[in-house]
Amino acid sequence: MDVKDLCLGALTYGEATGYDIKKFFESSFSHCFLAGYGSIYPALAELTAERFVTTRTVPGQGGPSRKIYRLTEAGRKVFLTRLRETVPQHKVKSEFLVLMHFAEHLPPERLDAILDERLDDIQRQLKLIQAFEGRVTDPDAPHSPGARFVCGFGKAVMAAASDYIHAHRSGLRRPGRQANGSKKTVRARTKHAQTASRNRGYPNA
Amino acid sequence: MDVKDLCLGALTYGEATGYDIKKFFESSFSHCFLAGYGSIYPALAELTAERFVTTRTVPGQGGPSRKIYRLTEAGRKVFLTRLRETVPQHKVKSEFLVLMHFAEHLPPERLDAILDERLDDIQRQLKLIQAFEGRVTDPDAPHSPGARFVCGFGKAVMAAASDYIHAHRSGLRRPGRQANGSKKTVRARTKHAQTASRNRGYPNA
DNA sequence: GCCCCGTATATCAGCCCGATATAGGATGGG
DNA sequence: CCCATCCTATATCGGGCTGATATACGGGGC
Repeated sequence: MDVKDLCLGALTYGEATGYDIKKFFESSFSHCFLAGYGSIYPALAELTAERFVTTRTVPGQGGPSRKIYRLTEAGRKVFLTRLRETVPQHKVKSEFLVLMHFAEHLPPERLDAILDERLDDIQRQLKLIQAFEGRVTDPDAPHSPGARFVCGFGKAVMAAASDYIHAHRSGLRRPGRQANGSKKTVRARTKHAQTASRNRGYPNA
Repeated sequence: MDVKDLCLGALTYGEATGYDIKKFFESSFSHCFLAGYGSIYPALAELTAERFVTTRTVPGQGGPSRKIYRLTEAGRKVFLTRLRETVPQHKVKSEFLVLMHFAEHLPPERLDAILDERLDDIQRQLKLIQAFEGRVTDPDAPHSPGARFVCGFGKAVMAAASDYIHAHRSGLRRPGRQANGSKKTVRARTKHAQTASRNRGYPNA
């Protein structure tokens, strides 16, 4: 699954410009998938060349001109095929958690700031999801069970993250160990890790 | 924060080969950060050129030769600086959730298989974390509060995901709506989206 | 008048992912 | 005894994505 597939997916809901598609990603996939213009425009160009979408340009009436993309029947078919064939992955890439892993190397006030930032971000994302859920302008096209499932999933996971941070942030303020000069501690650990490495252990063993 | 920084971080625990570093990522960061050889080896080469690590080659005694990397003092310093300067991001890229969003387009048995796979994967990751937590070969170097925090975070979030899937998977089996021939429904939705698009709404509005 | 923001399209360098190649030793089944 | 498979270990490459940047028009605030 790549950005091309995502664009096809967005276009199953109707015509849209590249700009619209990005907005759609931000509104409904912000917590689980994002794509920038650098991916979207080339994807749409390829899809056009492959005849999976058609495009027409509308001169800007109060704004720049719009290039409106529309799914073809062939496009709808490949999308469904791709959906069925995709081996779904689920990846998290969190510099936040890496920083937390090395928390003892951070100044306490910076640590606090990072945790507060993360909590704010979670709240922001939760609000985005709620905004998406609340937007039902068309009584004939309410959210699909799939969309509801994804929203609920995001809310559940982020609530768990938020709760965990609130419950355990105090534990990050280095208890025990490393009571005296830090250099000695670091050296001792390094020496030990060397031995472990020789014995085919992992660097942190 | 890039793979270079991650390698520096791994090397704060002692000497290691590129292979060791990947194993370290898999053992302690698997649920929040991963890097392949295609990132690690070039990163180590650059770090060597920048004098942030030194390297020595040990001819293979029962195996291929090993190139062992070691952090220099300059390397330790840049790592700490980078830690303090990093603006932490937390990104999820889930093809799984995208598929769930479009669940109504999937055959029911495929949907079930995907959900089961996801649950299995979560269990596998939980076991990995527990294995990492349980590995305390060195009584002088127990896991840091940071490492414990990250493990707990992973467990909390994945438990929430697992619970959510168990509780809501039945809701994905298309209730109401789309009772008759599918084509008509699709066309109706498409037409509506066109109108919405003209009014600067999102494609799914 | 000016600046900033929102809409809209587009490109580019740099980084990362996944696949692939190579190679020796251990392990184990037929 | 041999072959297949796996683990250790290093390294490269193409394709894809991210984030930054450029361009341009219109509206609103000051």
